[in-house]
Amino acid sequence: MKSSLLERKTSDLEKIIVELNRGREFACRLREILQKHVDHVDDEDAYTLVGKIMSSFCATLSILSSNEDSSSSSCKISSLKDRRGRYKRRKTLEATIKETSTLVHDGHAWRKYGQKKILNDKYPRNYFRCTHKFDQGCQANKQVQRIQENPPLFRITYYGHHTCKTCPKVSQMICDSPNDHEDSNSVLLNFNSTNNNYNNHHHFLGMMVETVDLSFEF
DNA sequence: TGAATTTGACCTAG
DNA sequence: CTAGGTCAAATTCA
Repeated sequence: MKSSLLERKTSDLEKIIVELNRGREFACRLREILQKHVDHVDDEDAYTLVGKIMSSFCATLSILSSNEDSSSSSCKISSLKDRRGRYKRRKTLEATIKETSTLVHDGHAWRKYGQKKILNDKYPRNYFRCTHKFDQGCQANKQVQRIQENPPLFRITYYGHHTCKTCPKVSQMICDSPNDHEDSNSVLLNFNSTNNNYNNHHHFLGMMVETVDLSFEF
């Protein structure tokens, strides 16, 4: 996908260079014709004008050539894992912090995109973004981190506001990684389901569950 | 088979 | 330079 885009860009660039070369060639031939007929001032002006056109073609071609060289060389260096330039880290934004012993749903659909072990913290921090980040451009994010084992206590930090249109009654669930299950650290919220798997989230979206049955797994 | 999660690599603010 | 926030390939799930 990305490589095909790159190939297309490269081929487009090559076409542009070919066309510019043709233009320069035509201007060169026009200058030769004019060279034979420089009889008065107007012809002299036309002659210098053609010269300017030619130098413009040459300048454009040299710019394109240098870009092509740099892009092709950078392509050799960069790998699939090279994500420089794509990453945008949030500066210190206003945050809403909640501490709760129960991971009660907040009415929004969240999608986990990362988990990080935090220095001097016993439990990992989980990173969530709004499910509708891409389809509706919703910029809401949140972080969930367990801060206490018994009784379970979680710190939920919200960044940004929801701009997506989601039903306020839609349930939301949070679950730590499978490793945490092994470490007896995880918490699972189950919303009126016969299956204790948090991946049933989208089923709840459709069911519009209102009654909530919370259960924790440690 | 598509969507969600996991997780190591990558990137940058401080 | 490091901690921590994000990305995206691999994996899991339904």
